[in-house]
Amino acid sequence: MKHDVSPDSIPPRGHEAKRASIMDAAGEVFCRESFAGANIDMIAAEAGVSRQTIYNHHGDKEKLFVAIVRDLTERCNAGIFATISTFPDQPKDLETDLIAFAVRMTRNCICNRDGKFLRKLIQTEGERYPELFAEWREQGPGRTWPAIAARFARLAHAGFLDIEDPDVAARQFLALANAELQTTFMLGGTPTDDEVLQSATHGVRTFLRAFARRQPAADAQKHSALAGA
Amino acid sequence: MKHDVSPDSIPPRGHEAKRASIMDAAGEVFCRESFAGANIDMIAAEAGVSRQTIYNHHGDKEKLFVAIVRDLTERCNAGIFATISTFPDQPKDLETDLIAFAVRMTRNCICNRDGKFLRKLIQTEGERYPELFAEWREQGPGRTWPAIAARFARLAHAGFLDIEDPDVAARQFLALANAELQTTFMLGGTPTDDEVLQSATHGVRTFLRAFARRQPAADAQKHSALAGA
DNA sequence: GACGAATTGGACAAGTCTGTCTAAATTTAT
DNA sequence: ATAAATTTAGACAGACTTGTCCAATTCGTC
Repeated sequence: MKHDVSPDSIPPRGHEAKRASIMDAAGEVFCRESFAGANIDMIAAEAGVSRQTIYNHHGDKEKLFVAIVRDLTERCNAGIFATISTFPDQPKDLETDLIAFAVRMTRNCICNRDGKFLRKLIQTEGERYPELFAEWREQGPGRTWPAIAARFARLAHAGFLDIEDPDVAARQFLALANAELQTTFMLGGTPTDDEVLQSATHGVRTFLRAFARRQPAADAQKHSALAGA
Repeated sequence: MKHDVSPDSIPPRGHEAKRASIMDAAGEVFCRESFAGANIDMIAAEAGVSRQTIYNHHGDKEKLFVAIVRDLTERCNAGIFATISTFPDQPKDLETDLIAFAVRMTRNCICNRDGKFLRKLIQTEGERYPELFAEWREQGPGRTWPAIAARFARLAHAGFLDIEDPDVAARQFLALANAELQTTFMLGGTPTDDEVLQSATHGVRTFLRAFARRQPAADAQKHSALAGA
């Protein structure tokens, strides 16, 4: 710890590896056992680390828990924004492209490890840490929903959809895409690829029955040509 | 405990009162603290009962927990079926009646005490008691979804809706009705009446944009006239 | 190879919790 | 009013956790 490229106080490499391994294991265990049910020895064992190391890194159980939630929120946000960036702004086939997007959203942001863990921790401990989860609400949904809504607004503006309120439409889009997966999510399960595709397909079809341009061909072509230019 | 109208072994009245009071308190505490975080003294205090009485009634903490989940499942089912029975089979105004139904469903089955508690317990402890929650899945969603789907099927058959798959439509209906309440539910909160109405209104409008009869007037009138006869 | 920082394992006190046991008090039905 | 059943408060052992302390060891770097 003499001089380092980074600002200061960034300990050696192995240190970071331990830290990551602790975060991984702690997420897993907190999620599986809930905060009260988790114990530090379990986490230490699962991380392949001694109990003392956890205390060295994080101070106490509660601070560790808070660190996990912040970390998961950040990582999930990154995943969500990455997925949003694949939104079909200039769809070749609107239904196909929206289904594919819905599947990506579900698989990469909701079913994946981080998404599943964060969701569970929020549901389980949300009421016990109001400030922490208020922070999550701002950083997470508070930033991602507007981003998704903006994409739908653009798609509507480009003439592909007939939407009044993009915020409502965005929420309804994802609600529809996951409509058939609710029970599975509730129990902490992970739906199969097939179930995800099914739900997304049905959801997007209904979404388009509601919001596709009534007289699509002419107008949509014109607008999409303009957008492409 | 000599002879009683009921089969046998049904202890005195006060006994049942204690039992109910224990169930109430235990639901509250398990839900608030999670299984591991709850402790029997807390439940005893909240129930206004001595710790020993709880052990007399339920044997141990785990048996008590199982009893709570079974009880909540039953009560929720009752509420859901009661609400389903108010489904608008012969709607005067389809949109208005479906919105009112969606609001009833959300308020009486999802936001109420039992619904909130059961949902939280399933989310929190579902993975730890696979058999118990498999049972819930059969008794709960396994019976209520078909019942709701059947109502939509009738409504479609009567000419009010244009639905291919009533099961999918039923799930989408409720997903849409609650689309804007997801974040609140996640954090264990209870939405205001206004939020419920908003979400239901938007949801039902989208639902009807997707599934209302394209050429409504003529056919729907004919069918509804037949249904009314 | 030598130095300093980080990690380890194990012991430890203090606290909590479950589930049992008791004797006394209270309730309920006859 | 009396007898049986139930509830109560409190004490209790056994188990488990958290968070601290420390000496020995390992790791990463120069």
